[in-house]
Formats: sequence, C-alpha cells, structure tokens
Amino acid sequence: MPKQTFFNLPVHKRKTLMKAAEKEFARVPLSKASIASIIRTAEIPRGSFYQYFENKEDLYYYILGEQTKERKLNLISLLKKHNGDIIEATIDMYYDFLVQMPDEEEQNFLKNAMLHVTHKVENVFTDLFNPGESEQLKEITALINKEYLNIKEDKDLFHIMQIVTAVAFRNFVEKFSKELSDEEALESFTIEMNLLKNGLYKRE
Amino acid sequence: MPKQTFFNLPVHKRKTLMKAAEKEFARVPLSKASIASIIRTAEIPRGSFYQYFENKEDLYYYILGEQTKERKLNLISLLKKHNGDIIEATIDMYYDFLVQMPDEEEQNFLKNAMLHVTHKVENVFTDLFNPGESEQLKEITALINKEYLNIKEDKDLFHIMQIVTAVAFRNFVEKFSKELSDEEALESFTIEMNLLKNGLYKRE
DNA sequence: ATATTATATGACACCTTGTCACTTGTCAAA
DNA sequence: TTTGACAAGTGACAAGGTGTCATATAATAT
Repeated sequence: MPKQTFFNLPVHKRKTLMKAAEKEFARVPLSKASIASIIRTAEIPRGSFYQYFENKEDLYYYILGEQTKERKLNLISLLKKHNGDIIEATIDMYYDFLVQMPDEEEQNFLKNAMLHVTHKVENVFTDLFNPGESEQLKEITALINKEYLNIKEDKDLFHIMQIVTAVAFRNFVEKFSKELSDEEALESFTIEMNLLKNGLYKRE
Repeated sequence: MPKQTFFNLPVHKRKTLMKAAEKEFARVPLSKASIASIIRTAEIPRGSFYQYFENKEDLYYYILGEQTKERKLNLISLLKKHNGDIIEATIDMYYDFLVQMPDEEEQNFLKNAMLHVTHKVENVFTDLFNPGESEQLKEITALINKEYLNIKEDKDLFHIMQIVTAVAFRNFVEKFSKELSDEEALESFTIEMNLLKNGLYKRE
C-alpha cells in the first residue's frame, strides 16, 4: 500500500504520477518497468517517489487494485442482469473486456499484467470473488443463484468461483499470447464455460 | 534456448553451472535472481555466461523445460495406470507433486516458479498437453479414454485439457501462497476435480 | 515566534546487466 | 611441427537501475 504521504498529495500531483506510472506499466511488464522512467515522466524527484511508495511493486499493485474496484461493480450489475447465473455473467464480463476495452494504453497495461502474471496479479483478478473480503463479497454471493449450481455445502460455492475464474483468467492470457481475434477468443471461452456447466465427463 | 556453445561444454562444467542456477532460482524468484550471483557460485567469468545464454530468462526457461520432460513421462505412466482417465491421472500427479517432492531446493524452485508465474512459466506446466508439440502429445492423447468424456469433436479434448490444467495449476499456486498442508491442498483439489467431472451446474 | 513534525530533494554508494577488445585453446591442412 | 582459422574464454567497462540519507524547506501546533 502507498504511504499516507501519497494520499495527502494534491490531486493534481497524484494524478500526474499515476498517469506516468500507468504509461510505464503499459510500455513494459512489471519486471522491466523502471522507477527512473516513471519519475522522469512525472517530473518528481527520486526521493519523493520513495516518500510515497515502498517500491515499484507497491505502486503497481495499488493501480491494479484500483482497477479491480471498478470491475467488481461491473460484476455485480452483470449478476443482476443474468438472474444470478454466474457463468452467464462471467461470459458477459469477458465480452466486455474484449470489446469495450477503451484506450490502447489500458489494453497494453492489461496485456502486460496478463502475460507476466505473478501470483499477486492473478489474485487481483480472482479477488473479485475472494472470501474474507469486503461486504461486496456478500453482496455478490447473495446475488448468485444457487439453484443452478451443483453444490451441497456453502463452501462449494467458493470452489466453483475458483474454477470459473481460473479458467476465465487462462482464457484471457491465451487471447493475448496467441493473439486471438475477439471472435476466436470468445468462441474458445464459450466452449470451455459450457464444459464447466455440464461437466467434462459424460453423464451416466 | 541456450547457445550451442553451452551444449559443447564438458559435462562437469555444465552441471556445475546448472547446479548454481538452480540454487539461485530456488533462493529467489526469477525477477530477483541475478546472473552475478550465479556466476559467482559457479565460478565462471561473466563473459562466458553470455557465451552460453542470451540472458537470465534463457537459462531459466531451459531449466524449467528440462523438468517438464520428466513430468511428461510421469503423466504417461499415470494415464496407463488409470485406464486413460484424465482426471484420475491428474489427481495422482498432483499427489506425487505434494508428497514425493524430494529435496527442499527443488521445492523452493517450484514455489518461486508458481508464485511468480509468468505466462511462459504457466505454459511450461500446461505444455504437458499442448498441441503442435512432439509425438509425445500424440501418445498422451491416444492414452486418454474418450469414452468418459463429454466431447463431440476432437478439438474439445484440447479444451478439456486446458481446463484441467488451469484448475490444477491454480491449486498448486494456492497451496504455496496460502501455505496449505498437503491434506488441505489435496482435499480442495479433489473437490474441484469432481466438480469438473460432474459439472458446476445441476443436471436437469 | 518557536518548536515540532511532515515533506521534498538529489547526490551517493552499491548493484546489475550486456558488450567488446583481447587472449587462449583446438584442430585440420600444409 | 607449424600455421591459420575458428571456437571459446575473459574481465574491464559503460550505462543504467535501486534505495538511502543528510539536508533543506514547508506546514502546523503551541
């Protein structure tokens, strides 16, 4: 987490810094990103950077976390739209990602995040459904229609969400790494989501 | 890929170098690993390193690839043991990983690989089933008993393998990141594998 | 007005990487 | 055995990065 000093900053300065960081993380993956480059762009002295953040990663995961907040809201509205059908909501979300992704910088940022995933990055994405989190999680689980689902106990819901996000995540990565078109990516994704719904094994 | 020069090296020297590299990659994740440290341990000059490898990553993915070869053989034998039941074979493999993992260094190496996954690392793991690969893939797909599976076309098999590996992989990462005991990890994994078999959604 | 605390700053020590001019080894042909 | 050509070995070096710290400055409380 950024230090308090960062949050005390005048909005203008804070935004400039974030902009510069996003630009750098869109340019190259985290491991190749340099603080030097960020502060050059933002025109702040080196010492100041360390006044605000522990290090590169601190800043990076902060940005990623902020983005997740928006995505969480999106998921909630999609669950409502699809009567709590978690798979349909996920498919819709996947579609939004592919088609609605606005500027190129944001796309590159995501691409770099996906291709050079660290566990933390993946968590930020799957944290959409992570237990022990905010009240938002409760809102989400309440929205999920368990009628559809093949679960006995409540904790099975957690496993289902783990599976859905793991597969969805992998599909994003594939989309970028194999440079699939939106249509190809969506087809592949839909096939896998249906396999998840119905089971990989034949019904007896 | 390492350069030819590396393969021309006397076995002794090559092994020393690999040992040193494995040690370094067990110590810290790829992004923090340093060539300087490797050559210090292996007692080879800096210039030589670049005679053998493009860079850190080149060496790293080579090691990871070598390890995959062994794992592939393991999978083949497990498929035979389980009559081509891909889920049962995967569960068995997961168990082997957890329980049979020999020395601590190998464990740390894997841990670092898992927690700081890049797309390439994940691929090395899922490449167990990647299409377009060796004849071994044919051997593996031939071994898989499609009777069990809920597939119409042959390409669905690919999707099934993607799903199984994505979920298995995620489970490994969770095991390390949440520091689960072998029993906990295995329980979670088995639940998810069964959900995959039978489907996340209720049968109508 | 003064003390206290928060913020800003950039030079610095230290570390890494990848390169390159140069040395050394190898081996087949003369 | 000499020679020459090519492969391999070597370490100093430039370029660039990180995190820290002593010092300067601003802001705030007393």
